Amino acid sequence: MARRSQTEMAVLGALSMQPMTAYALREAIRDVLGNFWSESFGQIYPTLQALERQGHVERREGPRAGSSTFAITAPGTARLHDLLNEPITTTPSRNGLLLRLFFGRTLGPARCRELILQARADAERSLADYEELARTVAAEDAGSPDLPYIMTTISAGRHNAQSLIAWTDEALTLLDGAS
Amino acid sequence: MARRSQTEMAVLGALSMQPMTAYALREAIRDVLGNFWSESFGQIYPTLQALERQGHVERREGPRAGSSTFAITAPGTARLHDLLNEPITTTPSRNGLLLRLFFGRTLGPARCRELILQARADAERSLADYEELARTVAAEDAGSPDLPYIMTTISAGRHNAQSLIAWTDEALTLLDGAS
DNA sequence: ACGAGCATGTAAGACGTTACATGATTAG
DNA sequence: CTAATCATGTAACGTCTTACATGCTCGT
Repeated sequence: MARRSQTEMAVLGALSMQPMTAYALREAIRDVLGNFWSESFGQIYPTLQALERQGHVERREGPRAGSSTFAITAPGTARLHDLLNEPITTTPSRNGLLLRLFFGRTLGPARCRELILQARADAERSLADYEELARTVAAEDAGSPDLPYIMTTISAGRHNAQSLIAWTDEALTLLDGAS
Repeated sequence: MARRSQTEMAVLGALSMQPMTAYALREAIRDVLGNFWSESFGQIYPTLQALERQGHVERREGPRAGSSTFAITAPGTARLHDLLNEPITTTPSRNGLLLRLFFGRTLGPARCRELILQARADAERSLADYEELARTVAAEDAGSPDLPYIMTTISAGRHNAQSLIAWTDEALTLLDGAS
């Protein structure tokens, strides 16, 4: 699946929950999907225009002069359904931390430990964030049919953060034998 | 840090372990760093040429007529050191599975479960691979000064696969309340 | 009146992948 | 001798980010 389709999927998905302006869409993608998805500003507008041309979204009068609210149409919902059912395309991973650790002999053990401790601190903060997010969302969206689905994505973040923390501990132990 | 610098880091890092041809470099990046890094073919050659111009790598006679072996130079080692010490730039994550699950109400619970089970199977295979890799590398590179560093990256893969498996179980439970 | 935040868009350029084109060497 | 693999490179194309340019609206 081309990257463009993935952007369409995110945009249509967001609009399927609520009609909004392009600006709000950008913020929703950043703030709501941000933990596992991203779209840059320069992608959202052209995609929205393409979707409008294809009749997948509808432009309505916005909250201000010169602004528009976009709403998903029936064909747009069908298109979203199709996109969601397409096979998942995985983007090749690029983990700067692991790349540095792999060349740790050149980088030096002290700096490696620093990087790992930094990662641990980040993961701990992230874990706390996910736990608070889980509480907030469970309370705010109680009873929403979207809730269980949203919770699976938050759960993924929590598990990932936890595994990162566990890994840093093991990594530090592994490096003890190295210095 | 520009993406180009990251490519340089991977290339110089690989050459710091062993001089090799561009072709071997490509395979090494795919097969050895592949679990956490990737460079496409079209990036490696231009980067290598740039590094040669800058005197960071040296072109020597290769194993065949018309082929070259590249070796890192002293300035190249210094450059690698600098690159490794630059702050880590994280590429924004794009997780197609989580994006689909977030819009799971539209996708439908049955298909969501399928996707999660697929992810579980992948993670289990991946976990087995990492465990075998850990055994192989520990045996083959026993005593190498690089071993502990390499093991931290394998450990990261293992922890990640484990957390993915644990997450899928929780996600399935969460969705039981949804259908 | 003015600054912060809402709102829309374009354009340049960097980044990255893929397909193509070509040839040498070696194993069977 | 011929197919597979080693080996080198280019060109076209698509993707993505960043910076820029513009204007409205609301609170103070």
